[in-house]
Amino acid sequence: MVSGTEPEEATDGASPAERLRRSELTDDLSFLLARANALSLAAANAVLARHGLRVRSYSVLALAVDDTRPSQRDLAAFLSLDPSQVVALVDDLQGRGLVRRETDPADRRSNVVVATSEGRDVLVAARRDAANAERELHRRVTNDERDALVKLLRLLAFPN
Amino acid sequence: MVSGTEPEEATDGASPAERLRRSELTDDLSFLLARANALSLAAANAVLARHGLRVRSYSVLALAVDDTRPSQRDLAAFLSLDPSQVVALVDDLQGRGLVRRETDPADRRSNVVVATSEGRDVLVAARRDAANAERELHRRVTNDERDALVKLLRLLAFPN
DNA sequence: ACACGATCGTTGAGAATGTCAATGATCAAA
DNA sequence: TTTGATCATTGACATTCTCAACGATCGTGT
Repeated sequence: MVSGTEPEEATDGASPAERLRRSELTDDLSFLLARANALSLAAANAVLARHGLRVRSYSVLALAVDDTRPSQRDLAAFLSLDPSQVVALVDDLQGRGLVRRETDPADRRSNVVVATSEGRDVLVAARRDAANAERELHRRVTNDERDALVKLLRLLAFPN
Repeated sequence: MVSGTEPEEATDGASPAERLRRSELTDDLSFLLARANALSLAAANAVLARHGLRVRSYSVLALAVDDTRPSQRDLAAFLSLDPSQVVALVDDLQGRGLVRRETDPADRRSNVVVATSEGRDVLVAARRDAANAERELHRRVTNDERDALVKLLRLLAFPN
């Protein structure tokens, strides 16, 4: 019997993982998106943990840092979250002094989320680490490929 | 006061959503991946519901249809799921006669998941609908762009 | 033949997330 | 002013994630 546990290239002597990789699912854009996202998410969360952040809170903080002055509603829509989840995220960031709520003078129902200077500092450090980790994770991807990918993904992420 | 609720192109008369879209987050590969995936997942789940499937169960069924004969362990690893989640997924599919467990004669601990002929039929119908829905969702993406995207995403999804 | 540790599927518990309806405050328009 | 809509918030509930057990089975070494 052959039964090599690792390499074997006869009729179909591939590991189960390799055989699954040849499935038609692998041509499926949705599936690739899901799997790439899962890997990326796990890596990002691991890095951001050093700053007490997760991908969710990092995103909120990043949007609060720009002078965009988004309401919580805006954040929910943009991040595809339920408004109640944004409450928890902002509570957390505010509790750590990275962000504060300002009631919009133009509409006193809505809270504008703005970063504190501490929040800004945390964000730039986290952004640097996250960018490095991403480069490391995708080290087999050239810069040109990466740029093309970003451009194409924008089409999917923002289908006008 | 200007305060147009819709269009306004002066110094910065853009809607909050448009302003958020100019955030640096939009250059972030991880973020784009997450957002594109969220949209794709929602659309796919909506379509698959017609067949009593979700993206998860669809993936399991698709992998069971090939002659790959994956164990539940293989499925868990490939789909980035906990083995206990695979149990529930296979229970469901098996309960509806789309899939069955065969104990691997080479290792009687492990269950090989294989599709029934009903499962095969459901899958091809679901695959057709899902593919159409995806084309509709990404109608602004050309075929060339789509092919490039699939190729690039494979690099991220399978970083050898 | 036997004992050892590792692996597979399964179960269950507890945490984290997602989803949804209801509420008070505020707004915009009739 | 009244009516209906929108915002943030809360709480209930379902779904999902994560982990630690367990019995059955395997492979290895003795």
